[in-house]
Amino acid sequence: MDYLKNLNNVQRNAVESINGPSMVIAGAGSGKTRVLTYKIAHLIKQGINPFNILSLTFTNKAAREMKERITEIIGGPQAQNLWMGTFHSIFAKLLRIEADKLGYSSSYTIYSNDDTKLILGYIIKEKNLDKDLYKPKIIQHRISQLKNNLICSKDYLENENLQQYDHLAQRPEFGNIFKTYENRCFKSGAMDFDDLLINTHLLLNSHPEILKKYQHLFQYILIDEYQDTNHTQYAIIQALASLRENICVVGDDAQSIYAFRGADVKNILNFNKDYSDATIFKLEQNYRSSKTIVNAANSLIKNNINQIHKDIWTENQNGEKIQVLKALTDNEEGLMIANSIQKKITNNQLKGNQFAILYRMNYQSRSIEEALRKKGIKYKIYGGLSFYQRKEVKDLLAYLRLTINHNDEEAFRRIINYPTKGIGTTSIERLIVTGNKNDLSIWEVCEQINKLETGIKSGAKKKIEDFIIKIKSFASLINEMDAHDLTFHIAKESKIMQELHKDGTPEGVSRHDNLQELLNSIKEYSEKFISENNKPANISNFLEDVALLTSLDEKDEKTNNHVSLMTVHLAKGLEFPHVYIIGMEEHVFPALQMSNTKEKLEEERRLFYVALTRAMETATLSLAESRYQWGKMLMAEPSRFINEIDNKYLEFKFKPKKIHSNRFSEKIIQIGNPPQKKTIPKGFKKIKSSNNTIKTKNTLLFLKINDKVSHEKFGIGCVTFIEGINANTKATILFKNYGKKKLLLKFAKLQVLK
DNA sequence: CAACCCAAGCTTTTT
DNA sequence: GCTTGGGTTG
Repeated sequence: MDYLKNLNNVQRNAVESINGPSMVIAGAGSGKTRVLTYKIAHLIKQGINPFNILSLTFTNKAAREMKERITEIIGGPQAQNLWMGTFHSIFAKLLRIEADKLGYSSSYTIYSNDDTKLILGYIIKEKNLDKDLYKPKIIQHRISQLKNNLICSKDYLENENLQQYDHLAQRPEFGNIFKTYENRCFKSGAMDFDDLLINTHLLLNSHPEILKKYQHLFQYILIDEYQDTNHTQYAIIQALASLRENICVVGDDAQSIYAFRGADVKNILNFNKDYSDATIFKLEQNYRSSKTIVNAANSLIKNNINQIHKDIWTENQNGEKIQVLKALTDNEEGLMIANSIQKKITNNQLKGNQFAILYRMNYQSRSIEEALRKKGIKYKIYGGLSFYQRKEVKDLLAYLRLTINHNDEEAFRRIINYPTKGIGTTSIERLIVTGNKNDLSIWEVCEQINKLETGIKSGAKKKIEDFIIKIKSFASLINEMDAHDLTFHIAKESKIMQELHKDGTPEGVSRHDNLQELLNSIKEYSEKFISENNKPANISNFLEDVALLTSLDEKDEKTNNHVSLMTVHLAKGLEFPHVYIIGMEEHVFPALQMSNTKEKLEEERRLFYVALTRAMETATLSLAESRYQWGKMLMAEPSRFINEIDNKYLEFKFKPKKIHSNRFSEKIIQIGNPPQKKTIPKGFKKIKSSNNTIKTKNTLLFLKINDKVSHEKFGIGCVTFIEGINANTKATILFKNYGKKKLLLKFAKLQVLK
């Protein structure tokens, strides 16, 4: 029981509360992960079989680290047997076991977002729909939104209220696309990310004996980051936990930042209603951050109305004030940050890995990268385009996928004519049409190509048959060769390697290298697999794991001395001694699309709260006065969030002039406290990028709702709505004598009346 | 099927 | 602004 001494009272009580429902509301840095790890270790110590514990984490990396930590605490290898991982990976595993109950093969493919978008694109094209109205991205989001609420196409087509939304959006064919997409995924033996959840739910709800089986298997259920679960996840958990109610959820409503992908904070807010005898523990002592950071974050989050009350406090030192830096442009913001980091590294003998630079949007990394490269500071970008999203990698993986699952449409279409085999678009189209007509997958059409009326010429037919034979020959080797050797074989036989080798351009060489790296990582995977499972890994094993990898799971550099660059979303759950949050501007953070409703703005504020509370010793905020966007230089206003932090925790440092050289750029002149008045979110002004002169300076772009204005023709009116950005800002104005008018501010000659 | 041209999207966050 | 992908042409 010695290990329990490492916990404070509340933590210890939470850990020892084993039976019945419990909820741990854990403030940032309060030892949430510690409670979870110790609780699981404690369960195992109490004699619970790890096979009977289901522990759902937010990332696979978190699961891996937690397992290691548990192994340390209990001093044995039992943690290996825990059901621990993300919702998606655990239920993907469960679905592989039970696939046949849903009419799937256990080697079903998992479609990534990119795969889904491609398939939707195909469907939209086949149906001859307007591609501007039916954008795959929008359709995908809508489908995902519905699926997250357990609504399938059948439910959708029976519910007029749901359809009305899409009719209003000028997309009456949406339901049709939804249904076709569902059907195509099924025919392809594929599930997308949402399917992994809804199919699990379907499995449990339509097969009482299976539900029972897993209710008995998962005797103890623990869920991390409960505030970020969606309705489907909630429903799955409720089904699984209903027998024993040994459920422990951990989370922080103040850190709920995934509503955009269906997370429902009500899950955590209503937990004590769902389980009326739940014990609730509140972890309020922060062990991570300085007093300044804890208090600043508290003062910020106070601006949100909907939340569980918490008093987060710390015994840590006061620490330095939060610095606010300002640069003229985004590029100079990068230089400023790089300088600041270099200064701290040399002055305080720090290492690069004690720093993180966090931003709202991926594209912001660009200017920072350039600056860090110039300064020779090592860095690593997490997220963005991952290795497995690269075209050449996807191409080779598509060969593996088709080898495992012949029906995989996305894989088939990706490689049927790559490298070119003389199978043209007409032939491919005919295959698809025939498939749709006979409700067959493309592969099935190919297999029966001589029996079906496809209209494909005999020359092309022969080539298609050759392709089918080749893939079948790969498939016959699945259990003969291990993952690495077979992939190597396929890379060679498919002529992909040859194709890239032929292409002497730098891009071609880099693609070739990437495939080499893919082969290396499969080699590594195979070696690890054989040591853990005492049998060789086949490509099927590899593919199962690869689909659910995230950017955080990719292996770290060996030097391990780099500054980390990532989005705030990715930084959740992490901590760094020194944190820089960049782009603290209206329309960036909070993001433009998140500024128009109270709910969205509150989520954005929670996101900033997450960013701030990653910092242990120092936090630095930075902003630029103007920023390059869509090839144009746009003026920016400071983020409202800066002003929401109690001023006494901030130290404003502004740069007076443009930096001319790196040598002098470290000089930062303090100009005292900032203006006290609260800044109101304002629009960007458009300025010319070449010489910084203002091109269209129209103060009326600052118009806000309820402003009284005067128009030379329409007279006096009141602003009721504002839309569009920059030069396209439009305002709806209710005029006393002329009624409602929508005006483009660029042209309307308006005067603001005070 | 390669070469070329033009439009459009990019820039919200991710399992 | 720059890249990408779709479409057309020879």
